[in-house]
Amino acid sequence: MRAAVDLVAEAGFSAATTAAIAERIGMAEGTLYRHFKSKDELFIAAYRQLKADVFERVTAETGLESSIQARARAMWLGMWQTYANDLAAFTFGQRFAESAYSSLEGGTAHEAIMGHVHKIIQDGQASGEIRAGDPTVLIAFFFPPLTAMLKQLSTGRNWDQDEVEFAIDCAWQAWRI
Amino acid sequence: MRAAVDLVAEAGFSAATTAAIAERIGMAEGTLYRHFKSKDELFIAAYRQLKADVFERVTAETGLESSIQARARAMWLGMWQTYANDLAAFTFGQRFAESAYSSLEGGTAHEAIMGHVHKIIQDGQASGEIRAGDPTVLIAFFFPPLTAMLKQLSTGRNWDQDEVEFAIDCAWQAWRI
DNA sequence: GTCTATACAGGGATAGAC
DNA sequence: GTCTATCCCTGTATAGAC
Repeated sequence: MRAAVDLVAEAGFSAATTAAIAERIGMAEGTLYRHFKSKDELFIAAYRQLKADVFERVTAETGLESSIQARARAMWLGMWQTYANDLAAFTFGQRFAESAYSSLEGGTAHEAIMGHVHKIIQDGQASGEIRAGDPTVLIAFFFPPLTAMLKQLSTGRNWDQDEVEFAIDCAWQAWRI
Repeated sequence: MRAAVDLVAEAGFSAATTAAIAERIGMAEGTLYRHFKSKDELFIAAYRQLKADVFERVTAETGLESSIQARARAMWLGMWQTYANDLAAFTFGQRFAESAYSSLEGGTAHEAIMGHVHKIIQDGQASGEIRAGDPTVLIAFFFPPLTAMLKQLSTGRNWDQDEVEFAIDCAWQAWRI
């Protein structure tokens, strides 16, 4: 699974052939099929594990914070740090979600992560800290900017701590009353 | 090119084979190669034309506005309307950009569109209407939310006029002083 | 410009020995 | 669990007639 993730991140799905995966881990091609029924199943399993890992990390971090703004910030940083430490996993996830596989695997963990932000927004709207309006729109000002910056990170653009904090603040400005 | 775009949008690159493209337009497979040297060239040509069309439309609309905020709004609406009227083209563009093709075709028109928003931000920062800070970060609060909403539109989520205006306002809140 | 026929390569998957 | 060998299919691209 690791080899598959790395290959997809490096050169796309078309490069992640069974031959390439097997070669990278020094295993025979046929042996792959003792562990996975098909290549598709391997990719889907890798995607599921990736999302589950991120979800675990993010929920653990946001639970420690009390204020709405701090929860949102912790969530942003949790995702940022998780993916920044494994950019190949990030790129794999992006490509997977944009591929035809996405229709096969909606992603329960993905839904769980979305639900987590949804909750922050609803709490903030209830307490009067976050502007009223469709939460779906507000979420579009959280994950998409975050992933856009991660994408640039994976292509060599470096962000210093100030820039990350600036981004988090922009996100909060978009949300706040 | 139209058939290729539609097929990629419907079922991903793996489904957009030369056989499928030829069948959809009622043409023999071999005939495709009288118009394009290779399948890759076909995809890249389609992507270039797509971006060029969007650029033309967007620059035409934003030129009519005077204030910074109105220019930003016109740009958002220009892209929104262009892609909302051709969701297949939008999805194709997303998938193309996330695929291995993206390394072959950086996209001059894409750069031009980015430069256009960059200009709006710089003008706004100079006039004191837009907060100081890295323009790259601010751009992450423009296109990514916009495309995230378009992506949902392409999967059946409908947005009414108020929600679109709400999104534009959120983007402006993220930018403004 | 378009078609038919075909060459060629590569990828997914299986069988069976060790 | 792993390897080797192999089958089969599909996808890209070309040749050549009309």
